[in-house]
Amino acid sequence: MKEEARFFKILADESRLKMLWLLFNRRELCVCDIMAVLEITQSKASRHLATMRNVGIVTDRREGQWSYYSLCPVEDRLAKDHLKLLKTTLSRLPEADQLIEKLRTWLKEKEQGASCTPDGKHCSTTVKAGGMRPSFAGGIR
Amino acid sequence: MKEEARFFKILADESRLKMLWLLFNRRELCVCDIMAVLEITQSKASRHLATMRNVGIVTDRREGQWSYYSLCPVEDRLAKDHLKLLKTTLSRLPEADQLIEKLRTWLKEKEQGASCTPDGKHCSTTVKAGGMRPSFAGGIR
DNA sequence: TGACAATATTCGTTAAACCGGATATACAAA
DNA sequence: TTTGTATATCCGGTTTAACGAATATTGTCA
Repeated sequence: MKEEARFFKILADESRLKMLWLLFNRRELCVCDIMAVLEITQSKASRHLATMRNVGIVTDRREGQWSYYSLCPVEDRLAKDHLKLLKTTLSRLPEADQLIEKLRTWLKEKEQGASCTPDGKHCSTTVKAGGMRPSFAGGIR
Repeated sequence: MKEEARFFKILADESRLKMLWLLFNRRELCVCDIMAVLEITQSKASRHLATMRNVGIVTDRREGQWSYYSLCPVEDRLAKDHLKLLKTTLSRLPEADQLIEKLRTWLKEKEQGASCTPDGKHCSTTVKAGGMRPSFAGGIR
């Protein structure tokens, strides 16, 4: 049952759960998106994603300077069943809606030229004069 | 999702998974049983059980010198659904059968007077002359 | 080519998990 | 009361996980 314990270890981290939740809701996201929505550092985002990739839960696809991550077409029974259940479990949380809302807002901003900063906060670079973004404060909870 | 991460942390340990599996199959077990079947130290068994008790997955019942542990009549949705799925997941492992077999053997021995030793190995104390127990070697895997 | 943006990885530190051995406690029976 | 058994808890020690900051890598664009 070592294998199984190792799988649950992946789920035993709040940031990783949030990432999975985002990926349950969008087919693909780049590291940059995840940093922005979860308000975490770049190294943290990248590291957690790598962890999940190494275990076969997500894959990445390189396109230019971006790495797009998405859920793996799941192989084994354990992961498949538990991830499916996880999805519905998470969907019941109020927090879940807020995250998705935040994701939506971010993606819209990004389309309008926002970009990431190394510390996970974000700011419009190209559209400096274009316009103040909608207020985007407030922690996760 | 902090709460949820904390729950999965409980499942992220091989020993605890094995304990849960045993408890899925017997309504009650005492610490002593778990030590013997999993071949772990007393403090390890007791500690892990306490961990699970503190999180509300198992309860204990004191009877004389024994502490009997059993699964909690589960409260919240997360735990309920995932534990149910976990049960069927584990049941598919070859390892699972072996553990149950081992449990059966141990309980039989115990009935005949075997008792625990501090290091998780066991030996007949009262029935010193009574008889060699059926060979009981071989690791988990 | 050089400057910059997105991402990965390394490094050193901090925190958490896990462990065995040694007590401590509680109970039972002699 | 003494002895022994079952369990809980404490006490270091070791291992593993997580983190931010810094650096390396890779690709883009001027």
